[in-house]
Amino acid sequence: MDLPAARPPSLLGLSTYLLSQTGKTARARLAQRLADRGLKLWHMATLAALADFGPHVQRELAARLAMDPSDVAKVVDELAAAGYVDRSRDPGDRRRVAVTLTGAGRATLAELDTEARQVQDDILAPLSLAERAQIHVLLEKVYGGLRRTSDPA
Amino acid sequence: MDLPAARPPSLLGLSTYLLSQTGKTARARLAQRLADRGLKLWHMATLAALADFGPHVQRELAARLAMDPSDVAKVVDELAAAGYVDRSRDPGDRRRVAVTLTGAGRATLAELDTEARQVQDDILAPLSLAERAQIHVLLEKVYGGLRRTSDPA
DNA sequence: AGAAATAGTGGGTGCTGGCCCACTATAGGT
DNA sequence: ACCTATAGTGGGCCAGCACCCACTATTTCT
Repeated sequence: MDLPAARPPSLLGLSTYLLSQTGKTARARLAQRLADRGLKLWHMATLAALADFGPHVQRELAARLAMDPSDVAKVVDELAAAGYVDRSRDPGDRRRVAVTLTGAGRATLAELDTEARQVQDDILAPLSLAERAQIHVLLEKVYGGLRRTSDPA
Repeated sequence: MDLPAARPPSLLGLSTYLLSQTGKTARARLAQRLADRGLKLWHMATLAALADFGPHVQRELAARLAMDPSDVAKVVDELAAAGYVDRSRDPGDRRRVAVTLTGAGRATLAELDTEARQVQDDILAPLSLAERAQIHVLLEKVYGGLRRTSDPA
């Protein structure tokens, strides 16, 4: 019987509060699904980067995904153990390790993408198709502007 | 010279990814500002609840903000130490502790709200006023639908 | 050749947020 | 009076995440 207990309107009036809450929920739900396969969000992001841009040297992955090189090593290690990526020393520069997506990796990524879309459908359920398209465009704009103030990277 | 290094389109195509990233950034930026005053997001949320709905017993705060009663105790304790709230035993039921916003608390909340709006203006800078109104409505719908699947509370 | 830079690892640390338990004080039921 | 339930509190735990350092292997610079 515990009524949902209305949240403070002062907060609900802030778009950023809604943004924060919905984003957090979305991430948590996807993370949950990935966890069921023993994966984390970084694994998916890494696979996505490899699928979209082809083989990377680890440094490139770190730069592209804005993650610590040391963490990239760990993630790639796990992906390799699962057979989703191959690691091979660059013959030209033997310090470098080229990371390539395997067939299994590509297949798994496709599945993960499906899961992600399911989560998304679930989250965006209250919106019509037109509205979903609308919010996507708006979010793209906002996202595109993120690297400005307070984040002078 | 490090180019922003484009993120994987597979991810950027997911509204939930954008939602997650923008929400995370928004939260982080506000948290930063609050930290400058020695406060956390929960402090602001608590003050907001008190301002919007009047005095609460701690249990009510916990229910309303969906936080652990134990954490409420800590947050209220800190707010009381800062003089933002008063705590008083309910004479009718001396187990209960009524929490009331003080003048200082109300004033501080107003300042925090201003900060939050600044962060929001910053985050939503790429959007026109009309678009900001639009995204707010859409986010309200999405937020309103959150407590459904995968969250059968 | 020697020095300095770079790629990758392994092993940590610190912060956070959410959560849970044990305990006290008080109240309510019978 | 006794038993149970409830409010608050203090302590601590765990998971996730970001970050950083030390070290090796290798390459590049001079």
